[in-house]
Amino acid sequence: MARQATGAAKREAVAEVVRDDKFNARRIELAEAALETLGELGFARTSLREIAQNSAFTHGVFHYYFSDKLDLICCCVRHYKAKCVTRYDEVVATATSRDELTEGFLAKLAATLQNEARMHRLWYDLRSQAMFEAAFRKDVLEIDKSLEAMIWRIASRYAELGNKRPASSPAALYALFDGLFQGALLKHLAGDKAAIAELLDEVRRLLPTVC
Amino acid sequence: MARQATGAAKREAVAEVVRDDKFNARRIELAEAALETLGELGFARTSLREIAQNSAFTHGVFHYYFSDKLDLICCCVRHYKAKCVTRYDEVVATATSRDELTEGFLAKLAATLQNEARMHRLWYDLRSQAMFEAAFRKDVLEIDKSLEAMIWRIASRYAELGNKRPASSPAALYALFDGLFQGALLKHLAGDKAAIAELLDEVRRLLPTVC
DNA sequence: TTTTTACCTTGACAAGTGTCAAGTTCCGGG
DNA sequence: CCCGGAACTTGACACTTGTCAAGGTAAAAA
Repeated sequence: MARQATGAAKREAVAEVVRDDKFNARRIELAEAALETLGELGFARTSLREIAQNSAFTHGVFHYYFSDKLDLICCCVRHYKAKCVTRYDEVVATATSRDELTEGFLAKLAATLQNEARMHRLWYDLRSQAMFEAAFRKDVLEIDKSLEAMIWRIASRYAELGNKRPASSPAALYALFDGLFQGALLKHLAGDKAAIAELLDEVRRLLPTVC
Repeated sequence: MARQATGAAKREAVAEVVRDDKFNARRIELAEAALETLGELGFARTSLREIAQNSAFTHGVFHYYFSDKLDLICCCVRHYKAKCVTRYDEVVATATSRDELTEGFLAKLAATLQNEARMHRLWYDLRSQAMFEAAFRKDVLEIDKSLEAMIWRIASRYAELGNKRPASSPAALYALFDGLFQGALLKHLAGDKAAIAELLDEVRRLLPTVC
């Protein structure tokens, strides 16, 4: 009888975990769909209904899976992060010379600026929103840290390949690259065809001087 | 008769100029009032009615002086710019040594971060909005250029006072300082008491290495 | 004084918003 | 097979939004 009870309890617990996994998987599905519209319209102009219309879901589902709009957006941001911070890891891991690392880094940089401009502008939008909306701050600060670490990994490896050490702090390096990227993104979105090339030139020139 | 006609025409022209001046003065008054609310709530959550309620005006006046919401916001941004880009001019003009320039610059930096945080976050908000809303781009890009020039004036003078030349491009320098400022602003708004001090330290350390 | 004009107020409208409760469908366990 | 609950849809709610037209007021022009 005790065994039966434990068995039943265990089965119930397992079932709950499975349900939770399904629940979370669905949340991510919905977040991914929401990211499409958010990237298109930005935080200010995106409504739950618009998100739903641009997806295979009805607007009610979003309320079923998220307690409110902020909850949804936060989930989107967190999901976005996971994809983002590993972008250059492979390049860092496989490059065997400074040139190789430089070219690999620049290639990825140009590609993501070209192909994922909408996701990047959404990130800058949300980071700005975090200055107004306290609910965003924790997630945004965490992502910012991860991005800083990502840049630091690249710079460290680059320095290492030249038997040097990075010349600035992680914060300054991140500020520099993030600032350049943000500027290039805005110019690129404004139709400036040379924006990406200029960013690459600038970074190529800068790398040897900061590491 | 001809004289009379010219006289009348002249008077009319003068009257029109006066009217235009009054009109523009009123627009700026309204824009200034709007900036209060925009700085408080951000672009996304600010409505014309809310702007009106937090001011001495009724919501109809805004529609009388601005063709639509974007027109109002653009006017706000342009007005904001004029105030912003001259912040460090006096320090640059009067400093007679590197130390003097550094301390003057850092003092202004700390003060504006402390006292005008709401205006600064609004700027970052609007710059992000420009990535979505084409109507903002022209003004935003222009302000960005002015800010870059502002930083460049500081760096040039700093280098000059040490008989050196700036070690990076205007774009890279602006990206660096803007990135650091943005990060410090976010941390400051998130309640990080050390954010401002850390920014000052970082800039103090950085200045001699980039100029 | 009368009339016109600029300036501003008020109230209304339609469209859109987040939220949620009431239903419907569907599937797994009994 | 059936039934209970999870998953989802639908429609409605209270509210806010940008926009604008109709009206009023006071100062300037005639």
